[in-house]
Amino acid sequence: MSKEINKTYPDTSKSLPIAMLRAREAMMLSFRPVLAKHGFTEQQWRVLRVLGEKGESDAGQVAFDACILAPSLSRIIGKLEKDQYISRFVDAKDGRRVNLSLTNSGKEILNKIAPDVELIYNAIQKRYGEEKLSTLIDILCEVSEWRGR
Amino acid sequence: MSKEINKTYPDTSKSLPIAMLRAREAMMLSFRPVLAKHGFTEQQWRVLRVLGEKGESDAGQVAFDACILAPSLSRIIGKLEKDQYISRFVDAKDGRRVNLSLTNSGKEILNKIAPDVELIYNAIQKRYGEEKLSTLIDILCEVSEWRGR
DNA sequence: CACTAATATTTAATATGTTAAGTTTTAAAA
DNA sequence: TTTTAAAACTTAACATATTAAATATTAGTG
Repeated sequence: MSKEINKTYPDTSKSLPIAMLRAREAMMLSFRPVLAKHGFTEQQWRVLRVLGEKGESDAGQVAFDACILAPSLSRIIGKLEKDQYISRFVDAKDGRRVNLSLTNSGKEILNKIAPDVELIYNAIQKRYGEEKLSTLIDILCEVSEWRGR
Repeated sequence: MSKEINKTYPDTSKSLPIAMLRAREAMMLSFRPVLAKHGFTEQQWRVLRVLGEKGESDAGQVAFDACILAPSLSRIIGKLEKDQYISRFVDAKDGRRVNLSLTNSGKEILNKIAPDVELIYNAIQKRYGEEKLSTLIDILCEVSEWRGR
């Protein structure tokens, strides 16, 4: 068997997963320092934002909304709770579920950081145009429906 | 100061970084099991593919091409070298640089796994159409140029 | 009701992500 | 040439990602 590389396989530059990773990383290079300045990671920030939008929500839903796997979320909410940004309490009707919500402290920090994040997002939107970014999000949402084969 | 959430901030569902994360994750859910069956992580796989395309390449370039930060790459190539899939040697002209290349073993496993990965990618392409995915990659590449503000 | 399967979350183990600091080697400046 | 910066990796420390296994609770069955 030949040990040479088969050049008919697509270049990594054409790989969708890598293209998404690159594009995302380019943006996060702008966002992360802003979050870091307030002592949050991007994942912690996603949890705060999701809870800010949904109000009270169970862990499974937050994991889905913030695109974080359950095991990671367990640790993240452990820290956010310790730092008093969120409250965690077992659901009254289903003892398996854990409900989460922002504390006042969590709401405050959310409202404090959000404008800074908005500034960056607006700059991105200005640079590439709403239409193009809207097209991008639409296609991304479609592809997100992909469920194996 | 009000502690209520300001609902004028955009929904997480409209967040580009999250949309990219979701779409990417949807695809990786198909790809990862194939790689895992051969004992590789997605990052290790990206390194193998990049080296397969470029042949010999220095660590910095591989890090860029595979979209992996230098510290992570150091560990990854440490393992890939231990497992004899790649060779690592200091550049003769610049003692700071580390050159990497696939071993025969690395080339073999690359050619063995690539077809399985291709099958999945073809299924995705068939599902969404080349044109749409091509549009997606184009916009992603544009956005990848974003460099702060 | 006892038993089994399914859910929701957490723990554990290993790998990678992220930032900062440390090494070694080159390049540039004084 | 000696000194300083810069460059390319590596290490270290902490946070997250991924998969599997463990826990606890609820739903379904016989």
